[in-house]
Amino acid sequence: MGHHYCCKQRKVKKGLWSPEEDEKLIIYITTYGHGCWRKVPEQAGLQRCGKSCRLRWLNYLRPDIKRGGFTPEEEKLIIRLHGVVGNRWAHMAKCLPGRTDNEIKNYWNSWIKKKLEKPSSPPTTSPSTIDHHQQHNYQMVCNFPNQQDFVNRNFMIKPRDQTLYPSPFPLLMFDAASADDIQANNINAQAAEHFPIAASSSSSSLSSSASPFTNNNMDAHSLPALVGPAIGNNNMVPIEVESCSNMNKEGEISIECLQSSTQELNVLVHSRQAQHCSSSSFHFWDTVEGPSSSKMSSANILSSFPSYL
DNA sequence: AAGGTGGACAACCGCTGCGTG
DNA sequence: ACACGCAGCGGTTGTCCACCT
Repeated sequence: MGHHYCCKQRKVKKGLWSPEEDEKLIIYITTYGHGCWRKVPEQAGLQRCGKSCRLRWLNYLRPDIKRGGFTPEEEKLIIRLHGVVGNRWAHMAKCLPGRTDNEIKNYWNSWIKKKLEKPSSPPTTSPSTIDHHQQHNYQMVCNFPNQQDFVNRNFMIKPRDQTLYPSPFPLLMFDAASADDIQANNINAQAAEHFPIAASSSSSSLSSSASPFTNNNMDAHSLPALVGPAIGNNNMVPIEVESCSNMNKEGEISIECLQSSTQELNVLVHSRQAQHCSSSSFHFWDTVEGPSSSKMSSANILSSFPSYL
């Protein structure tokens, strides 16, 4: 496709946008709305492709665009989200109000470049390993019947989907116990004594007002919305392990930190299993094998972290 | 001061999925 | 069921600019 059919019919300008072009586009869209993008350049008096107008508006001219560098909180969120959804920049952008997919993508690519230059960076894994890993992440989401169709439509792994790193942040865990399970709530309360639980901790990046899981701006096609309603029912609670809540100044989480988190999670899971006997209801992004996950053993849990640990 | 280099950002290209006739 | 128009997405490329030698 490349240039749109509409652009083949007339001469279109390429390259950087001039201030005059920006002004024309802003005036037109704020006055009339974009409607059909194909008609925008013609009606706005621009010699641009409609697609180019759309991109310019969405990525640069939109009034709600947040300019400037990423905050540490945003960086942290991007890293976590990338561990969950991979290179789904648009999904990530929905969790970061004011940020565009293009911006996040550029930021991530720059970040990767930096990391690749560092010999201490975690080793990369083969594409097959990565695909397997991501497949697990999405299969975990499939574990919830109401979301099955959604996941099939939006999150099936495509062959071209790859992440450069294995997810170094598999630290999202959900308690899928029944909402009316009082005992489970008690256990959550106990766990809260030892771990920050997003649903009840104001310090957690995942539970703050800016949390992607509680963000009202999220639409029905974004991953975190899958989790939100369940959190609201107190039957699926994202748990953030405190020992990895802080990264160093370069945005890295150390191996030691991940190891520590693994231990913390295992303690919590074993505690949970001891109270629930054979029906553990913890689900990891990283390990759940689908609808039969209730059969998941602690061995599965213990192996749920990156192989380089 | 001039040229080279790399990072950050903007924009383009090509593909995919959805809605509609 | 199919083709077409369209929007959206992710990968890639181009451009600018600061920094270094």
